Amino acid sequence: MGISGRYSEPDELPPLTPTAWTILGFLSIHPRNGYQLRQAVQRSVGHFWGVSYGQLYPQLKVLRENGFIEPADDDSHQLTDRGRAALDRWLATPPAPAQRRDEGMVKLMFADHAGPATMLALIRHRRAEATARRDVARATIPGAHWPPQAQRSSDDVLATWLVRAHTIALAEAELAWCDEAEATLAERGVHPEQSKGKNNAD
Amino acid sequence: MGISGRYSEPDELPPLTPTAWTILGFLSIHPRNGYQLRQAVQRSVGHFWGVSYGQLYPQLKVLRENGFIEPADDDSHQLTDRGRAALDRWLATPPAPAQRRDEGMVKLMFADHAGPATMLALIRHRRAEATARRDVARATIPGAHWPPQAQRSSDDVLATWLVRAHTIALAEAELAWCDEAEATLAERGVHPEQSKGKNNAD
DNA sequence: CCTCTCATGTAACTCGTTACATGATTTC
DNA sequence: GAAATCATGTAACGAGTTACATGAGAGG
Repeated sequence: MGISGRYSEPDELPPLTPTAWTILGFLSIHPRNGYQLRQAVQRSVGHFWGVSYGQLYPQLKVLRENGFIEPADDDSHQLTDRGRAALDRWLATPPAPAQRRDEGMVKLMFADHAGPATMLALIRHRRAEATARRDVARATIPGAHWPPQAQRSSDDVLATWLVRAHTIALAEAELAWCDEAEATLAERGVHPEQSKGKNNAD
Repeated sequence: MGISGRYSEPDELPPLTPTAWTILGFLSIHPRNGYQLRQAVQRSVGHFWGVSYGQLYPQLKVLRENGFIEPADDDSHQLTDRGRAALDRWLATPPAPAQRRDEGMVKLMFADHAGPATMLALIRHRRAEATARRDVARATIPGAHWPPQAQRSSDDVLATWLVRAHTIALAEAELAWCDEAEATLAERGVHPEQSKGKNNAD
C-alpha cells in the first residue's frame, strides 16, 4: 500500500487506457519515437498485447497532455518524473484479468459434429501457431532487444527472460495438448487419411 | 472441402460476427433461450470466449434474419437446416488467430523498475487466477453440462473433454511458470522486503 | 526515377461491454 | 409481500483495428 510521495494529484491514477500505460512502460526503458515504439511492442509482447498506429499516436498525445511524457532532443518521446511516478503507481495496482478470444477453441467445441477431419484440422492449425510462437520466442536473445546505450543491466534482462519463458512454457503446453488430442482421436480410430476432407495445406 | 449441398447462396459465409457463430454453435447442441445460452457459454467456454447480453439478443436477431435459427415450441431458439449447413462451413474455415490481452504480463515487463515486491505480487496474482481456473475446470464433470434429453453421446463428451483438458493444461503450465519465476527471484536474493533497486545506467 | 523503409497521423468502422429499463415467475 | 432468479432487451460508451492519406529520406 503506502505510497508516500506527493504529486500534483493524490493517489489515484488518471483513467488512461491500458494501451497508454503500456506505451508509458516502454518509454520508461528509453526514449523512442512512435515508430520504434510500435516495433518494440510487436517484438517483445506482440502476441499478448497489440498496439496499432490508430491507437498509438492518439495515446501519445494523451500522455503528453497528462504531462507524463515530453519531446526529447531528437524526435522521440521521453518520460517525465510525473510519468515515472504514475507508471509506478499503475504497476502497483492489480492487473485486469487476462482476456482471451480463442476462436479455434470455440470451433473445436462443435467440430465433432462436422466430422473428425475438421477436428484434426483445428488441432493442426493450433499446433502450427504454437510452434511458430515457441520458435520465435526461443530465437529471441534476451538482452539484445534494445540499443546498447540504453542498457539497464541485469534487471531488464530478468523481466524479458520471464516474459520469454512464459511464452515458451504456454506454447509448449499447447503443443503437448495437441499431441494428447491427436492421440485421443487416433485411439478412437480417427486418422488423418480417413474420412472426407483431405486438408490442403493452410 | 467438398460441401455438395446447394442453398440459396453459394459457398461463401455471410459476414456474421464470431459471437453470432458461437451462438449458432451452442444452439446446434440443442435449443435454448437467450438466458440459457448465456449461461452455457459462460460455463463451458467462459474464460476464452465471452458473450454479453448486449451482444446476445441483437445477434440472435441477426441469426433469425439470416434464417439460421427459428423459434421453437417453447420460447427457445433452434437451428434450421440452413443454419446447420452454415455452421458446418464456418467450422471448416481456418480460425482467426487467438488473441490475448494480458495486462499482468505487460506490467511484469516493467515491474523490476518498481521493485521486486511488485514483481512478486504480479506473479502471485497470476498464480491465484491460474489456480482458480484449473480448479474450476477440474471440478467440471464432462458430459454433465447439458440436460439429459439433449445428450448426443460420446462425441460431445469428447469435445468438452478436449476443451477442459486444454484449460487445465494451460493453467498448469502457468502455475509451473510461476514456480520457476518465484524460484528465480529467490535465487537472486530478491525478497519482498527489499525496496527499489538501483537503476539508471544513464 | 522508383521503390522501400521510416514516420505520423486521421476517419470510419466493428466488436464488445456496462449500465439501464422492464417485467414475469419463483421462493422464502 | 419481499427478494431472488429468470428473461429480454436497448443506449451509450470504449477500445481497438483497418484503411487511408501524406511525406521524408535512402538505396537500387
